[in-house]
Amino acid sequence: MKSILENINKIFENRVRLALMSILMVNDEAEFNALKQMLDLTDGNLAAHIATLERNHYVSVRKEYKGRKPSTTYSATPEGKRAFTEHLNALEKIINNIH
Amino acid sequence: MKSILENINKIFENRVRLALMSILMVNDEAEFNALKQMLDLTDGNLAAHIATLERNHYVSVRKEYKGRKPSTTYSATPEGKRAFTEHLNALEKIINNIH
DNA sequence: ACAAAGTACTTTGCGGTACAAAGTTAATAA
DNA sequence: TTATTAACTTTGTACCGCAAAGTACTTTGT
Repeated sequence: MKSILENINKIFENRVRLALMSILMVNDEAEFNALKQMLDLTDGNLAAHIATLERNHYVSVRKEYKGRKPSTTYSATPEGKRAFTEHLNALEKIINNIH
Repeated sequence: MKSILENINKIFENRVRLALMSILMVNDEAEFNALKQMLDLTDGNLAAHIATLERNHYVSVRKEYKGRKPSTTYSATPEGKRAFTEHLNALEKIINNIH
């Protein structure tokens, strides 16, 4: 009966990464500074959480110049989308179990 | 726009405590050993997580003798149920935002 | 030419968390 | 009396989250 925890993804237990992924599910891409402002994070903190998502291949990065300014854009990978969906399904089960 | 994280309860970010609360929402009470087996935890680990929930007044404890054996039974407090429901609502919002 | 500011990090350091394993207390059973 | 069970508490280790400071590179302002 530890099925309650099955499919709950450790990576997404953290609220910041949960938020990042949910933003990147709805928006195809998002820039570093936009995410930073949306979630009110220090840049170091944001960079660290993104790095965790990258390490797990849940997020991909694109670096470019927008005008004359460097810009880093993040996207959820197909693998990231799959993993996150599975996580949400696990949460949904818990919710349905109770409501 | 950090509303994504609003109402996400830090206490329930942890998978074990999430599971404990979801069990105690569905079952009025649960015994120490039952929870331990359900979630496949060491007793120290279970005790620690329950202690966290107790400290926050989300769970109450009842100690008694069942036959001749001591038995500790846990329940979600009204406050705990309220807090957990709010947390699930926050998760539900995230899910609905995406589906 | 030089200083200041912006972008996107990385590093540092601290306090907190998660966990297993071992130790503890108190009662019951053999 | 020794062992067992229940429910913890303590200990020790490893990891995590975060702010703040430092870094590298570029652009903008004077």
